[in-house]
Amino acid sequence: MRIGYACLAIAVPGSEMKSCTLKNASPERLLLLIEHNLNSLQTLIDYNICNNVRLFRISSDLIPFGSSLSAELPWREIFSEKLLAIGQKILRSEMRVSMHPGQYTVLNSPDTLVAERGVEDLHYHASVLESMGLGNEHKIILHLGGVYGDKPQAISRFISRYKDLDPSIKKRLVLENDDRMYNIEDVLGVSSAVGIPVVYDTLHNSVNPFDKAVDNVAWIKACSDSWKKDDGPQKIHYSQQHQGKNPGAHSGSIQIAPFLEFWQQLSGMNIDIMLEVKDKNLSALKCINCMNEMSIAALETEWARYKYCILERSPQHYQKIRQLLREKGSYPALKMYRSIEDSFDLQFVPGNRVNAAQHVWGYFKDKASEAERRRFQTLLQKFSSGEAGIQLVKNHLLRLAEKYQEDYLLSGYYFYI
DNA sequence: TGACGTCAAGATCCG
DNA sequence: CGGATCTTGACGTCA
Repeated sequence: MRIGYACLAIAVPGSEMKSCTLKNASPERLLLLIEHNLNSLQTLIDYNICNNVRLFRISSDLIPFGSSLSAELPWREIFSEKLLAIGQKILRSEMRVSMHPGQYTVLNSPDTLVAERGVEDLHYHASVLESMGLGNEHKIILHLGGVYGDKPQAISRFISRYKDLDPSIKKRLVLENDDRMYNIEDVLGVSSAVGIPVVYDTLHNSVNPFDKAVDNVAWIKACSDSWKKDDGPQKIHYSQQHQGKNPGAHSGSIQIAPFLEFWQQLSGMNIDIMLEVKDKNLSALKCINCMNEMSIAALETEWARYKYCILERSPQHYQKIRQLLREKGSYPALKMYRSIEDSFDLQFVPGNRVNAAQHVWGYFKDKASEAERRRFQTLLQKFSSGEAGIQLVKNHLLRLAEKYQEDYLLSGYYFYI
């Protein structure tokens, strides 16, 4: 049972993906971007290993214009060492990775040019995983595509295009139910016709169900046979509805209580769960730390990252969590994360935000220049009087943290949420 | 033709 | 001029 997150991480310095627009894309520029992004990916993989994350989706933006412009570039050869080194880290840590072309990669389009571009895109994704030396269990997740007014025909077009795919793509391809056109029953039908594993997406199913009376666990069991031995363990996508947004919109964070309830229903099954959520690694670590009894040190590390976020929301919750962590023999993961969630539901009190900003300023007050001190005071004053948002203050503090290399602050969440 | 979703680049505005 | 904020880009389908 592995838990993972998609594509990018919050508060992991040096892990950002870069890109450019089509009109600025020269071969030289693309190669520089690719090199940068591979270094970022390595940073992310290292972060995952250190934080017990063993499931991860690699961003399709790794190679900008990977299926078009960059397909002409010899990036696999130029960066072969780096690619293999990343692959080795993944394999040695027993991490499982995947890739997920977006909703715009459509294999079953009536427009053959669109479908051909889709195939090119799948080639690109497969070649990333191949270049790292990763086996078939490192999957590429795809949606069925459009309907075009005739679902059976659209499905049969998918099937015939699938059959023509290169084996290097086929061996990795996995189908997912989507939130609009193809429900889980549709996808299972295609799966049994051509033998593709199925990723069941819980939120997509709740938005676009085949049968509301069939619950998540039943669908997960229904999908399990589509995973053959060399596909690796069955995978699913789990996310929660963003309250107040469109049905299907991912929540900002995974609420731990409903997640644990869901997870407990899966006991005895070996399932990898990809979380789709805005706060990415934060929710993944939350779930991982609550599912397994780690050392209390793991919670202290988490607390160190959250503390100024909590302080600016609620000094009461801040104190309460500090108390929790004083019990050295205990493992109060659930209580800690519940408290964190509770504090995030509160309305901000400006005085608390000022207080937290001053705590963070404490890291710089002895080394900052006079100009930096004045700027901090001015920005804080402007925030207090309502002339400026808190992000101006935070950004100034972030610049200082970068300048004076306060890694402790940089790997905390305060600047980013 | 806009909405959908996603993220950062690029453009523009501001002091 | 640097930094903050707004707009665009890149993809395809559907209403």
